[in-house]
Amino acid sequence: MQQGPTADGTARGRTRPPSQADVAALAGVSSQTVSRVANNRSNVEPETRERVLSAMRVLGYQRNSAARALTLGRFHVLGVVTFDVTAQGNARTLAAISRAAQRAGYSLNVVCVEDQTERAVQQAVRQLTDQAVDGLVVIEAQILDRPGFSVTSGVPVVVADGDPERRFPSVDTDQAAGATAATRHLLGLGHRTVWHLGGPQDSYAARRRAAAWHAALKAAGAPVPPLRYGDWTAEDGYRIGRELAARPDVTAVFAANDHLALGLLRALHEAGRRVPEDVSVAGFDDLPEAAYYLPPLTTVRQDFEEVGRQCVARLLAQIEAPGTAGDAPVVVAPELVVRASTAPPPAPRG
Amino acid sequence: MQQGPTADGTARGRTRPPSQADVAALAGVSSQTVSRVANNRSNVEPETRERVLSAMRVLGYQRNSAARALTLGRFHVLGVVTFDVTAQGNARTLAAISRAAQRAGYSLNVVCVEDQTERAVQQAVRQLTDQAVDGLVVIEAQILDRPGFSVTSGVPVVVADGDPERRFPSVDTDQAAGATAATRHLLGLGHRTVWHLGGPQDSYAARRRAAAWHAALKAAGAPVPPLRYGDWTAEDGYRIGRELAARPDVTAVFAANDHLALGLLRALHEAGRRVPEDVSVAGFDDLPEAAYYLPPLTTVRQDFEEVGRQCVARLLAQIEAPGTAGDAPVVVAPELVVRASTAPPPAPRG
DNA sequence: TATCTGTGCTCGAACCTACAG
DNA sequence: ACTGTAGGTTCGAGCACAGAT
Repeated sequence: MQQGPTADGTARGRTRPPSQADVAALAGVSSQTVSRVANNRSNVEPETRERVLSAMRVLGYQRNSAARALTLGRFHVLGVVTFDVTAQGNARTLAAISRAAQRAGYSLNVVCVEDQTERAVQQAVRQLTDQAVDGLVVIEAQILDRPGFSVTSGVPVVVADGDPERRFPSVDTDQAAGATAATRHLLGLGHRTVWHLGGPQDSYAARRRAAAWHAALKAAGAPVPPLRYGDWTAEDGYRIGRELAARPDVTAVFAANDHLALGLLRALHEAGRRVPEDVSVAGFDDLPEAAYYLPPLTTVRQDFEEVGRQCVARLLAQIEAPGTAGDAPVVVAPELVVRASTAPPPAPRG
Repeated sequence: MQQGPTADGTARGRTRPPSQADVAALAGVSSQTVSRVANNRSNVEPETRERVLSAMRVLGYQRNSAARALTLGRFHVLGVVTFDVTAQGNARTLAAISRAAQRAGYSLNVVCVEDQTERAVQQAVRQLTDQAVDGLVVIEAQILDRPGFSVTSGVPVVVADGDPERRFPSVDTDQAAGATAATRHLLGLGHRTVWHLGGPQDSYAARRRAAAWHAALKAAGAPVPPLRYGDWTAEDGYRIGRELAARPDVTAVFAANDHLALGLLRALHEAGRRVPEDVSVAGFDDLPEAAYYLPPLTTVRQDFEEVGRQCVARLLAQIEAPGTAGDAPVVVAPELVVRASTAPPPAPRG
């Protein structure tokens, strides 16, 4: 071994990474002993173990994960298929998954899918399973319910927020509970009814929120105003918000997420309608900055951390004990956070 | 649960994934021929090739990436070390990296580092290199300049937005150009000076923005007001914003990012100071929702897409042709987007 | 002669079992 | 109770060479 500092700056190219055999040679032991040390077996004398460890340190030995995976048949990698990581919810779920995976000694192979076409998702899944993963988390993929969709090879799959058909084990935020809480909160303040600014129709989460809003109104005997769909952006919130702002009978709006609510706030402001004096607004998500909107937003807080944790837990359970796929979906409860954007309706004029 | 469809229906748990040999057996050829087909060699008769391909389809054959990596010495995986994916900038950079990597046939092994300690970063890097990556992208890690920091093993590294010491090839947004543009824009509107609501002091990007702001004021002969530091949140923007709002001599503020600006907007609103009539506010990032703040925010748009693309390009260049590490940092230009939050200062009172 | 295709072998790096000092 | 040796395992890549057409 003629050396060359591989370490920091220099990285002298062509020296192949040290193998067990190199460590063994340097420590003056057999590679078998190196293996025993690497795998933390007990039957190695402390003095020998120390010698091997120091040789590892000197050479900068790292075990070859490919060879390891080959023999063990386990990669210690979880695949994650996600859409738009730019969306707070997905990003936070991803972060939580990352944390949980790391704690369990797994790393993440992440694929961000561009568009929600079946082909794109299929390809992403293919890429991951073809790659080297022990399990798969699919975040909010509304494609999963398509009958044609399948996951090749027996890789365990867990779906976060989005498997209406329950074809896979899933972990879901209780969208219905959150939407119901928001709607009831507004009704409870005395509003005659609550309008809904819905998320995209192809989003399962959005549909569930809308359905719960509808049900809550029905249950309270309140009239059900027409439902407006947007995508998840502030832009759409503004666009649709302008129409809502123009209707004097609108006194309370439940937006399907905080960004929509933000656009709505701007539209209302421009139309000269005060929040919450004239119109109450509630959102969904509780983004960190929602408390700093004008006015601070009443919203439903999602526990992304818990969703991520549960996903990894379920996946690892399946990986470690295949077949133990408890099928019941895990449901994570959200929480209504009341701030300044909701209040009783203005005194009726007639 | 002794069975039940795992995935697309079949995939009975304990069947080990089909190997080349299985395909060979089914197709009635040798595994050598299967290998030739798998690697797209020319010397296989079309009819035979088709037979093999169909056998692959029937069995759902996917080549074992571990074995492949072992022989080829290449994993086709890039590692990404990132902080808080919840931050828009990082999320967008990550998404762009993902896109670029996918195009090149690489997948991403992502580690989200919790806290910016040297230990945490070291561990993340260790985890990835110990795992199986051909290269490493480190996003905005202000730890890299610490003298002790090193990347083990000869894995190529590229740093996105944050290698002050230039110890690694890097791709950077031109923070200085952006901050200068924002500051000059405000001065150009007639403001006597511009205050700065800075990002965290340990952020290299934040420091560069502050330095450029400072320099732009100096160059224009404007007085340099005291610099206030926050973290990147709307919360801190609000906290510090309240102090700024209380000072009548503040007529223009350049915030180090859009979230800080959002908090500032709220503080100004609460203090009864109108934006932009009384105070002008500019941000940095151009979040998708920045156009829907009240008022729509003038800000500096970062081209995260380009940053991500360049990172992958540089990394692949190093991987494919080691030693060719063109050291000059790649710089990506940002762009000032003028909206409604900036205007000339109020008429001087004396 | 040239083009397929099969056989049989080695290599990569680690793990594991068994057995012997 | 340690440690070494020896051999077989994982799966695919890729070589040399022999038959077949």
